Amino acid sequence: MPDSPPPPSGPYAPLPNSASHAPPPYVRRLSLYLRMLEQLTDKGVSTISSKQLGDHLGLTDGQVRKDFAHFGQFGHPGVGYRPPELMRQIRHILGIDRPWNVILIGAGNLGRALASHKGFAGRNMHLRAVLDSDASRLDEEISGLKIESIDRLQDVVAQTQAQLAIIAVPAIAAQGVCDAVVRSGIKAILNFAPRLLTVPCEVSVSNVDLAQYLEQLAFQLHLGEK
Amino acid sequence: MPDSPPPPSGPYAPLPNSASHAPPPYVRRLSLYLRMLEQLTDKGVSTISSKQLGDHLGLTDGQVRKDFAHFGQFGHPGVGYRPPELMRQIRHILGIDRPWNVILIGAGNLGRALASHKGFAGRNMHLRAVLDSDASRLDEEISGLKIESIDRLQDVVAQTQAQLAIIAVPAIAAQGVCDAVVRSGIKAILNFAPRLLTVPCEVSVSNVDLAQYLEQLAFQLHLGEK
DNA sequence: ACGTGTGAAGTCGTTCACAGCG
DNA sequence: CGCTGTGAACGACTTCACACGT
Repeated sequence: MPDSPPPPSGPYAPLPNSASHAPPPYVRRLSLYLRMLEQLTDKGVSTISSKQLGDHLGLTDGQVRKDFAHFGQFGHPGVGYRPPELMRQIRHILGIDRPWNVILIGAGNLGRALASHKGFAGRNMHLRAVLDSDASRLDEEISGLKIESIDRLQDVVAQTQAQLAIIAVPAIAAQGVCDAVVRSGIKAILNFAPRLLTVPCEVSVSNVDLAQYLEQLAFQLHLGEK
Repeated sequence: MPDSPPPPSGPYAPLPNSASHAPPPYVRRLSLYLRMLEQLTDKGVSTISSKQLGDHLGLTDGQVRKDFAHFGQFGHPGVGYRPPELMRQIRHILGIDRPWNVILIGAGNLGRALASHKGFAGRNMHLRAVLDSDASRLDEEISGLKIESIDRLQDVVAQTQAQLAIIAVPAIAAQGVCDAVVRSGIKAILNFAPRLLTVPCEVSVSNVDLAQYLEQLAFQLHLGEK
């Protein structure tokens, strides 16, 4: 099932100034709260206290309140927080109350898995194109999108108005692809290649390194053993 | 190409006591240093200063030295650090100088992509089994491993001596699978399902939520705009 | 001279405890 | 009375600056 029609980019509602200098941990936890609120809403919860929310996530009630209070007043004294309202606020702060256009580079195993991932749309993330360097894969279809040549990157970015790129190519190719993506004007990259990318400081990169997660877990086990 | 023969579990070299109460940020950065050192080694670098290493990773030289110093004395005054030596030390601290056995649950698109991911072996992470609940997928082969029924979880964990589990099942099934994994005695879980898992406190969980990464990047863009 | 290891100072984030509102 | 919002106290991580080793 293809995405909804491509959204125009343009002016959107502004953010409370507080968001500009929000501590990174606060912003990271907003995503966490949002996910948990979605799950609680599925269960039919209509009101939730900072204590309850915190218990589910391993945080103290005070911390939950501090996090929200930094961005505004979203709660109701004596009552708690109302999930629909709170979720709307969080989505607004994170900037996902408006659509974002995403392109995917790399149509290997991982790329295909990412392309077919449900759940991007629910966060207003819309996959607009899939690119690959392997000529034998061109014109194949992945979740409704024809695979395009990596050489067409500039055109594709212009046509799709993409703001985010996902890199899912082999490690050896990652930096080259990254450089091309940066040249295309994209300012945010999600990198799945097991390689640390070098980018100009105005570009945001998030590295998802699978081995790294296992490593960190191994360390935990390692400690717990003695 | 299948993994090397299953390693025995048993006693391994101990960790400096300092590692037990290491600040979590220090431990996370060890993985980062390791990845960067691998890349630098590929380029033939034989010695590196805290300044150079920090510049590559966006950290100050002081911080790099503090991080390493917490775990021991790995540097050479007037010279810098020697990558092979330093990497050996980091691998030891993280506990990846010994093999770990991993099982994968979920043989969908993402599961297959993860199973075929090169680069686990280089971190001493060895995939020993793939399980799925879909009967139609049983006995299929994924990177040399026959898919087993999820019902055989307990047996598989016992036979493979698995210490880590990767969950790559649909969101709706994730908590159920997680509970079964916990019952099997596994103490570390890497979760790719877009769902926050509830586990007993002695179990470590790491959630890799794809939408969450895009969200955080969207926030960065959102800010940079105005 | 160059670069590490390290206490001391500073900054940032978390916890606490309570005032105030529903 | 329950629960939020918030300043003040606390603790944790980072930065700084310098002594020491090569």
